[in-house]
Amino acid sequence: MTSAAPETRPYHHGDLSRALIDAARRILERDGPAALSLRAVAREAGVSPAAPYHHFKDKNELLEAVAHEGWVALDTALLTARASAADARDRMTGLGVAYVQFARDNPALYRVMYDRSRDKDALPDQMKEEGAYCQVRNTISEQTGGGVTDIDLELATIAAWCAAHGLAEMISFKQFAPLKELLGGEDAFLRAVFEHLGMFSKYDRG
Amino acid sequence: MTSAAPETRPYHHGDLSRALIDAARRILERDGPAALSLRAVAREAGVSPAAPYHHFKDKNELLEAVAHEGWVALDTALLTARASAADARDRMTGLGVAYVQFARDNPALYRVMYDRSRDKDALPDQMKEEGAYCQVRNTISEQTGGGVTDIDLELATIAAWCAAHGLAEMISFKQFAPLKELLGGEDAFLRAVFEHLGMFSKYDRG
DNA sequence: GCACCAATCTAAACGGCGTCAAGATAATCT
DNA sequence: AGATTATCTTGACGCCGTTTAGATTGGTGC
Repeated sequence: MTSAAPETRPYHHGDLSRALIDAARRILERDGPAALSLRAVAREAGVSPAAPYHHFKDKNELLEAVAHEGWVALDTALLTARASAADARDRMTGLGVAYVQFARDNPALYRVMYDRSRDKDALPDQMKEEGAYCQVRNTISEQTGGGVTDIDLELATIAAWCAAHGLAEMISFKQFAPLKELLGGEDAFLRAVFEHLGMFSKYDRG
Repeated sequence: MTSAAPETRPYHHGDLSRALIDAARRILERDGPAALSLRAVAREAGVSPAAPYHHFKDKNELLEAVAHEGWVALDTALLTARASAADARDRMTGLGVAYVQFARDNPALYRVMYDRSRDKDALPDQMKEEGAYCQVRNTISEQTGGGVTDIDLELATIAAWCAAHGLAEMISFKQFAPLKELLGGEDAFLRAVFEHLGMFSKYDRG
């Protein structure tokens, strides 16, 4: 035996960790988060169900690697949005729109990213140097010209993050479809929602 | 056989649907969402693994029933918050705080509630009469004295909902612990974040 | 009071899952 | 070269959701 074409993959894969992460992302996009089992990933990569355990401690660790790549991709998306903001008048909203668009374009990946965060009760990746969280804080700092206390800066960053995440999770809800159409598309809807975010401070203490 | 104590539960349960939902909520609170398997629910209720299928089409339908009760509980929590708001100056923020507190006090239940919504891409329950969504909209309407267009009212409601949901999902993240302490507790932290929600419209077009 | 029917529950099985232990294979080091 | 180590497979375990077939019961019509 062991005949057939010489095309039989070698016993050792070469870079299975990489291949597994890619396979996972492929399954996520193609079949959604529910189909993302460790066995399915191994199948997709063409190895046995136990093979991944030589590269990841368990399923969770593989998902964390996938989530990490997701956060990196979000970082670059936000960097691009900041760079391409025409004038300074639209930096924050542009950033928020870019964030939600990323979630809308990568729904399964975004879900994995946040599921991992919830399980750990933390946002490790995006606190880094050029992490998404720091990018939001830096943008606010730029927009205010530094004229804001550290505490207010942190609170505004958190507020922005919460609003963007909340919108990211609901942007695809069917109930909003008519309103989106009324406003002339999803992007216009996004900007409109961001503009109304002040309602707590605006409508209270009246 | 068939002896022992007469305490043996009758073959027919009486109200198993109710018992299953209660068992599910008990497991959620005690062991978290990851432990919520249909078999575990049946075990907790003292019946065989197949018994639930005479009352729910599948696991999803049981979870939906649990989620529904969660939304009802949230509705009453928000109703209470609105009723007990001392002065009119704090209605919206009070509502937001109550929302996030509910999520913080029932984290596993809140997760089930939103997981079901995400799978259906819709928020069915809370759109009803006294549903949470309508309560937010009505409160905004009250606070503005009706001096706002229908579209703006809807957009403000969505914005409020997104912000509250985003904050609800992150309120327990460890990164915020120092800031919470600095501000004198979680409630103060919550109010402070809500006050900063206007950053998109405030810091842009400057 | 009783036969029947429908509702309800159990027992047993299926395939799929995450994970682990043992053994096969191949690359690397000496 | 031989030995060591990393990598992959096979096969198994217990748990999961779900289905099928059969047991048990409550209710209805006579």
